[in-house]
Amino acid sequence: MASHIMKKGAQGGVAMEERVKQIKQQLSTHNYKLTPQREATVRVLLENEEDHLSAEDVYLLVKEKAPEIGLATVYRTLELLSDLSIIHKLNFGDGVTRYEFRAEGAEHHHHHLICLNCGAVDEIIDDWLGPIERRVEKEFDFRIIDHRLTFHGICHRCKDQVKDPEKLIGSKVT
Amino acid sequence: MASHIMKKGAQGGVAMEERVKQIKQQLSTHNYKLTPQREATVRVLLENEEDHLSAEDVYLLVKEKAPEIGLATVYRTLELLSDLSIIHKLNFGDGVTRYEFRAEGAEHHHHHLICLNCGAVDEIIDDWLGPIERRVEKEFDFRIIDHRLTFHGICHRCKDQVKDPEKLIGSKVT
DNA sequence: TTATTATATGATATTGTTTATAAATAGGAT
DNA sequence: ATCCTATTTATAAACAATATCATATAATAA
Repeated sequence: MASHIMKKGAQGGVAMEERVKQIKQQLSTHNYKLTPQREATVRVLLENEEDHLSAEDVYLLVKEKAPEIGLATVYRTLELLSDLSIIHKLNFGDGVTRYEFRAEGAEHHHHHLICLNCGAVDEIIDDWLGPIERRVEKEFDFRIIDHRLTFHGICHRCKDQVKDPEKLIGSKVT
Repeated sequence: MASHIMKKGAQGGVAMEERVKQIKQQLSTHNYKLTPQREATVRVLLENEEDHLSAEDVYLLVKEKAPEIGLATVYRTLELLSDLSIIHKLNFGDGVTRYEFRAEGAEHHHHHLICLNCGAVDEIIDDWLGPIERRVEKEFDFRIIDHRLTFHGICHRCKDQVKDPEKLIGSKVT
């Protein structure tokens, strides 16, 4: 498998503290405070960076370390982090909004591989759309700010157990 | 503007009847009937092919020609047409599922240009992802069945009135 | 310190979209 | 005509997400 599909994985210790501090700084810049609830939420997001958590997912995980937190606060915090472009909202068509950290330096979003069999979401960290974006900007006079590219198919883990892949496309929202 | 951004537009008369008949045939093949309600729904979809209607949109339009229809029936019909791959479900992150006809011969979905200023959805009829797909299949051992590619930015109609495009990305779901 | 103000939170109600249910209806087949 | 299945309608329910509002917390001023 190509190396750039590898996930960063949950980093404990120093790296984590560093990133929490950085986010605290970003909030501070916009006159927001890193309250205990917000910090707990941020830490859950950092600890599960390789997943694409829904608000409900985050809520349940935060409750483990801060049982008194309310669902509305989690929603509010996610919205705030999203407003500040610290995280991204994603929609994979399964009815819930999912969240992921925004890549530090990356101008654009990376790409996703969604398995129609097991539902796994893998990532292509690189941005392969450069040439296509230039073509879009020129041919359609469209100023691109961001993009989303998602491939739907069968992942390497499922390929042996799926006989007729075409059948899977069905009525999925995409 | 490139020619392939042009829409087919609502075709009245012969072409419309032909397509209704074709859909009737597709339903029939799977032992479904083209009931009056289903036909009214199909005709609304055909008449507004250039738009990306939500279920509610379709419901209101169908009601104009068949006031007795129920919302649930519209949902069921859209789901049925989607199951049979006659139409596609789309999600542009605005909270509602939208529907569009599936291109006749096209193996894959076309691409969308979404304006962050006015919300317009334009289309790139061509599929420009061939080379990238082959790379994905090879590098990630991922069998691609379909894809979605959406560009978010400023359309040619809005470019003069938007000064700071980056500000628009904010917390949009994508 | 205490009072004052602004900000953030938690519990809950509400909204909006979509799906599920149950009774009524329509069309064919026998 | 009767039966049978598919379909529809109206309504309730499920679900995610947002709004409301009283309370709590933190920052500021006196």
